[in-house]
Amino acid sequence: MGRLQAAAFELFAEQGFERTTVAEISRRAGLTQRTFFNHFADKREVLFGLGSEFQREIVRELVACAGTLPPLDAVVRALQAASDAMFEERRAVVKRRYEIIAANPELQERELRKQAELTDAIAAALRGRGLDPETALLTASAGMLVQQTAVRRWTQPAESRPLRELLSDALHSLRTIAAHATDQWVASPET
Amino acid sequence: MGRLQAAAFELFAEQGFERTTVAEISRRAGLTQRTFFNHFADKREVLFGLGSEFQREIVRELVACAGTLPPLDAVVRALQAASDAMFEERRAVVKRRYEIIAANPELQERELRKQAELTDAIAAALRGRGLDPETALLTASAGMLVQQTAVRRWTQPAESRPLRELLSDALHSLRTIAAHATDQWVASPET
DNA sequence: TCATTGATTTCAGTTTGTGCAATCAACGTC
DNA sequence: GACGTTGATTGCACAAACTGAAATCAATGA
Repeated sequence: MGRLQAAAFELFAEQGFERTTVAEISRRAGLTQRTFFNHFADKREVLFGLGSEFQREIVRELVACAGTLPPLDAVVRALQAASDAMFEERRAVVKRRYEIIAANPELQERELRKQAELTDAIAAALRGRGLDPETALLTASAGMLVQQTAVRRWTQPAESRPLRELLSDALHSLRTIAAHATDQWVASPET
Repeated sequence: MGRLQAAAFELFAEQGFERTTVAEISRRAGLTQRTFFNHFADKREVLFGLGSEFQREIVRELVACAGTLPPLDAVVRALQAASDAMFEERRAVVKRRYEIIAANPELQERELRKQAELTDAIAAALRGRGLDPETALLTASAGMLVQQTAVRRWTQPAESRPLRELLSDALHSLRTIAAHATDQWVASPET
């Protein structure tokens, strides 16, 4: 991790995101404000370096596992593999990062954007497997929903199970919720 | 719609979001930059006035329809009712607004945040019906996923069906995707 | 030694966004 | 008609985020 990222991480944890200035981060890293903006498009971006790595990892896993699995299962399996590789051992760091993000709306926005980009990348991989674009996007979104549900739980103090298991649980919950009941009723009010 | 919103809408459509300055918007509206920031927390917010209305409408519909329906069905029914009331007749405006947002990452971020807030509001309503927090959030998220899928399609040129129908379709698609196949496999790789 | 390449810096400038005090425009009341 | 209240608008001064362009510095290798 670069000096700038480390400095930013420290300062955000110490005094919050809004109260720390880019000049301050750069000073602590022994660099200049202009240099900061050479490396990161904006102040938020300094917290989101791992995102693209995670994205590459997931897509790699997804194209790796051959086309025998139903799409949503394939996505969740890829998420499990990527989580094992990148999240499981650094629970503490991931958690502190989420706390920083949770404390600031601007950072939450950026986090949502990164998730959306990841969703699109997964959808692209699914299209590469022959899924039609609409189903691909919906499946990718459902997978990311499973991921978010699992990670939310994983970062809670009471929770001690591995992320892999929580992903399975979340998938099961989604299936249960989706399966509940008929969908004929949606037409009936008019008839 | 206020003068500022109208002016902003015009200018964003004419020259894009980034190229138009707050000073410019205010000038066209016959007002001052300072006044703009009295009404809107930031430059983006001027495009998101209808959001809170939509949120109130959905939550109202959701608590209105009694507890007999399965949760996800109740959410989608509420989305249908709110869409009928607020979206259906202004397809053109909604569509142009989405085009503006689609052309700018910052605006997409804000849109995602608004969707997240709406998700939370729906989840709160579901908790009020007795759902446990985790299921409530997952159900609300699934509902919003249906909504986004339907609206994406609704704003495409080729599409002419009412949003209500597309919501039913999207719910059906999600159910199909979720239903596909076993979820036992997730444990098998280790054993 | 010298040229190239890439990272860093300096500088000057625009834009966003905020705090504060002043002003303006109704509007009802005496 | 004078007067005070209330809310919206404005002017001003300023912090902080971000950008473009040119200069400098530090390897690195021919």
